[in-house]
Amino acid sequence: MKLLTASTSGASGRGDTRARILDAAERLVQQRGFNGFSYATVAAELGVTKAALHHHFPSKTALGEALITRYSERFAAALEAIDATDPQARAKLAAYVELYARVLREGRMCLCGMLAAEYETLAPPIRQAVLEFLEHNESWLAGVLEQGRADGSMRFSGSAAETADSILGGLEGTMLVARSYGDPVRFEATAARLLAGLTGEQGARS
Amino acid sequence: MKLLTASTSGASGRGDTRARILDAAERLVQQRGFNGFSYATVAAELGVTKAALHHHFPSKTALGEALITRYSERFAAALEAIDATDPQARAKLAAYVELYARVLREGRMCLCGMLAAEYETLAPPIRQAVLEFLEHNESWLAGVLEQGRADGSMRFSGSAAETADSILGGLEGTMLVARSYGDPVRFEATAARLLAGLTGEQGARS
DNA sequence: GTCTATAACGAGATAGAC
DNA sequence: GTCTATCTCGTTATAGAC
Repeated sequence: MKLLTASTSGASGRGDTRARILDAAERLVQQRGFNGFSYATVAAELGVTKAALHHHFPSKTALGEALITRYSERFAAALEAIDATDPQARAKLAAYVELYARVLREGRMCLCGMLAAEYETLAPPIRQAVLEFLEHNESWLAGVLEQGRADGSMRFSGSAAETADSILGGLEGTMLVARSYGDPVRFEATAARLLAGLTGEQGARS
Repeated sequence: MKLLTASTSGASGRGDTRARILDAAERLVQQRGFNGFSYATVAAELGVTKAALHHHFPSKTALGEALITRYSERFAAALEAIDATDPQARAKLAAYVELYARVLREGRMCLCGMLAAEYETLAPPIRQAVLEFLEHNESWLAGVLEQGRADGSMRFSGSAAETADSILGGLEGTMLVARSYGDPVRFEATAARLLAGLTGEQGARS
């Protein structure tokens, strides 16, 4: 289950060009940002011309919209898969964190975290999609937190929505920092601490 | 004390051109990213030509190095000011968070958080400066945490260094998300929760 | 669906006058 | 220290042949 980064047709296999363009562009946005690559970059990587890219995505904004749409759909599918696979709230959260860890191990940022950094430079439809991605994640997390609190497996102060904000922000920011250090383990350690703070050993152990 | 964003000579007052260039460029990086503005953007804003900018900063990389150097120096000075002003660990942390909140209220990201997102596209000297900024922040935070744990005002599991990582990541990420929403209050609420988790009311209040 | 060719513009950068 | 002028290259995008 590599729903966050693999292509529908196999990441580097012989899929149609449209999917290969999206795969390459997605990786480039996650590594370098939307303003950090060009049609020439993608074209060279795929061994096609820029004109071919424009055939599939008339403008860079159109490409960006397609990217975030596909990413959000896959992310939503991944969340549904977690819901279907892991009944326990703690297991759901751990699986959620693993989605991020897997992206980071490939040297990538969360696509929407990267776009959030570049937010001011984005076209309105892309901005909107970023916000929707964030909201979707927060509401899913809040649901898991409420489940955990209800069954006694999680404890936290404040609302589930507020705690969901903390988790999402903490994961995105820790990912950002850990990627600069080139140290995915740093992310995993901090994420584990974040979850541990919800699922039991609260307070000091000095 | 606006050490994070004001210029030495007054942000928009009549300072020398070099400082005005740095002020404008700093704001542009924090709002749009290093790859999200050009010499033309800065020149137009200041009412000078691109050539004048190149006189002060021969290359965009040189401008970037000057930016992060000045930012890091000011940030370091702000941390020293906090150490001198607030003897209590809790007050130090609150003042630290306020540094970030002030930046966000201006619609900006932390300069180094933004550069961390663009890390892969940066010149080596700028990358190095980003890492040093992050390390400096983490070690300062770890010192405050150790002080708080020693005097009994703070409780946390794991090492002070690990907890410092969590705080820095949490602040940067929450800032990223809150800025996209255009909602600084969201940042302040999450940051307050983050601090509250250290300074007392641990565990559930269901 | 992909190519060649090119347009139109912007970016980073330099030379040399004032 | 700032200007005009220019250079070179990259970027997005289009036209039209195959």
